[in-house]
Amino acid sequence: MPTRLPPLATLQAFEAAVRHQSYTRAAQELALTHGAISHHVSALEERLGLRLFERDGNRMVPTEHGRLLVVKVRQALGLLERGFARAGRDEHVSLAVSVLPALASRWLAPRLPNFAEQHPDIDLCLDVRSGVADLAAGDADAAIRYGPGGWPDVQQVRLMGDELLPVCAPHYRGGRLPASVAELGDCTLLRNPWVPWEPWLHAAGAEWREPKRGPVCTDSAVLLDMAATGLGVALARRVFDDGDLRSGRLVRVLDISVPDPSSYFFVWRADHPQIDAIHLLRDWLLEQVLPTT
Amino acid sequence: MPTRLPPLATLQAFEAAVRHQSYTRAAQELALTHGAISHHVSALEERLGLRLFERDGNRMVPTEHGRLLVVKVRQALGLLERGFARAGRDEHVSLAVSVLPALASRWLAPRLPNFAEQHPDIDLCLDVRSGVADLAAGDADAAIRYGPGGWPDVQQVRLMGDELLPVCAPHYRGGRLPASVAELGDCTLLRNPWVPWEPWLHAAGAEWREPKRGPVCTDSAVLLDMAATGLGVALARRVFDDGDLRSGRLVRVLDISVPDPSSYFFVWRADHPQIDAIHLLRDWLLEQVLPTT
DNA sequence: CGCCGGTTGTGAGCCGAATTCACAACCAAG
DNA sequence: CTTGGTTGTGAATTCGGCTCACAACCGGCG
Repeated sequence: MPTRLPPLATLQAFEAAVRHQSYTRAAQELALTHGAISHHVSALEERLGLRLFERDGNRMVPTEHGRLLVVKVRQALGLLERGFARAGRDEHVSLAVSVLPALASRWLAPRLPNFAEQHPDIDLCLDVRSGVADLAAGDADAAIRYGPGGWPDVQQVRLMGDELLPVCAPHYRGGRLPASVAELGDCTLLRNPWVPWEPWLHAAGAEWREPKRGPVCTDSAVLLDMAATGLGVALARRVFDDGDLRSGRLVRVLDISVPDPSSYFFVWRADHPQIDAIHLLRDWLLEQVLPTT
Repeated sequence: MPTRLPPLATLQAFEAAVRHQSYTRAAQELALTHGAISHHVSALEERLGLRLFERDGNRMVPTEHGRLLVVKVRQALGLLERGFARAGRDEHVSLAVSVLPALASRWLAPRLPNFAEQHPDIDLCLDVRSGVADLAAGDADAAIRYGPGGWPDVQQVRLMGDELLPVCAPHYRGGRLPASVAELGDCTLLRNPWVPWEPWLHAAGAEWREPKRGPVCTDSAVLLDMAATGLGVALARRVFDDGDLRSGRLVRVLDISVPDPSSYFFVWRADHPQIDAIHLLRDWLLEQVLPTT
């Protein structure tokens, strides 16, 4: 399996040849003879089983295959050149990212090692807060926000939507878990003011409304902890309760779920001085989220 | 100039060594001896003047520099491997992009050759229309929209904001161009229903309001053509009149400009089957726009 | 047409670099 | 301390890239 890749010199020769549309000029640039370029290109063509150039008079014009290939080659060479030019200088970048507590602990934290590995030159500083960080004021360099989207003055992409479903501790009420929506009315509904029960109750066909009293917590993770102690039934998002469901700390109640009308968004400002790092973070987040869509 | 890059075999050896944290295992993977790996790594270290590995017992653990470097190397190698694996198969992708007429002709069209060169595997199909394409209905794969942002159910990034400033033909009114806001009141104001004069008039301190009569055109490019014929004064966006101003076909009137409250946005759907190509298009658009911010 | 300055294709041979080999040094664990 | 593992290193070998020289080809021009 070793080196099924052509040598670098070959790639550089190919790239220069495409750029100049001429072997001799490419050879001049690389301080070689035209013969070297010719050998390189024919070696490449033989290896791929494809013609990469066609003669047009005394110009060498790349074929379709050649044009497709040279893009990747150029990107790779550029990456290497930049990588080696910068090697030695440590150009660490620090990004302050505002994140909601629940998402930070249950979703982001376990994935951070992966980020650190893929982007060792970016130090993330998680600014965990319940409120909304004002990016314009410099509260943070970027943020993950929860809501309907459409914030003014910032760039934004939706990271993930979710489903809402009720969960509680398996030993809640001595194990006599509610089996119907009506029974659920006798339970303590744990509430998060940002995640109302209304849409779910409506979808489940409940004839009663969300109670105005009882335990309230503004943080979803803590709300789940409360549910796990047997305090009541919480309306949970999949992202957060996945681990708890698997470990048996929590169980689903009834099998009705509704799409969460709110989503998580990554937001940033286009004029940020370290926009490159922010884009890398954005793309990484989108990758993490890809399976979920 | 030539090959200031280390040979590919060296990079592969380095990468494998980082991955295995062991020269001998890296050597096994590449079907080489440990000596080869050792030589490769020390050649790299000497070339860079940096230590890339440190011994930890009988493990070789990469230094900070090593970890930073290996990221670029991995990306580059990955790019090449994928590039060469796919070479030959033509995996062309076609994207239908809905664009407003003015933007398509004055801004996007002249940049398309650049896109074609950078992404020869993506065929753009410009769906030029004045209305809003419904991405969910499959009207297009992505779109560039003009407005305040915050559309539901789509991903979006702001491409560019702009300034609004009045322009007219240099020979308008026989060359007696309006020199004050009051004088502008005697001129014919060409109107685009999507780009009201109000904010500009307000900023300029006009004591009169936008006329309800006179020429109207829903397309900014055509509106500028109308102004160029001497029909009246148009409220133009920089993106569009730049060329006209340089060529002298149009001149600025008064030197007051206001930020355009609307912007151009690139919008797409995260669940699109060709999301990779869409991301490439998005990133390319953002690059085009970078100087403008 | 036929020459000329330009290009690319090709095979032989040279030279340098990548790899191996063999041995020394070192480490961790028994 | 020995044993089985690792890495460092210099010399020998092998392999591949490059040049060189010549043939083939193209476009233009007299």
